[in-house]
Amino acid sequence: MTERAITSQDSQQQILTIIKLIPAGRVATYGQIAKLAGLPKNARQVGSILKNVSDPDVPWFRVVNSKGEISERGNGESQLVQRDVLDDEGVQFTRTGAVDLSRFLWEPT
DNA sequence: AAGGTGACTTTTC
DNA sequence: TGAAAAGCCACCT
Repeated sequence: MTERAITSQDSQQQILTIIKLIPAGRVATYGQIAKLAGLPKNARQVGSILKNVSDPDVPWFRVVNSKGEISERGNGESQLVQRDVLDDEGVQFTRTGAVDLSRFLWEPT
């Protein structure tokens, strides 16, 4: 059988696949996803990919930073959407506008 | 090709 | 407890 080098595109695909596994009503952190994808040091890359992604099956709104906050981005519009959708799914926000990770962090099975 | 950037995380103080 | 600095590394110029 033929071998093939692991390309960065594979990694990106891998990351997107992981994100698709996050169940509704739960969130995951960038670092967690990076680790699950086998790229423990690439949390930033996860965000970088989410910035571009076009695939509608990827629930990018279920991804938050290590503090449970919705990460900053130039255009605050999608942040509002993210917060709204998560709220609809039952993910509650604290007074400071963060998700309570001890209750809503996704625990892969 | 080399250096700046960032939807991050962890450590330090 | 919380802000600031350091660490990281694929992408983009």
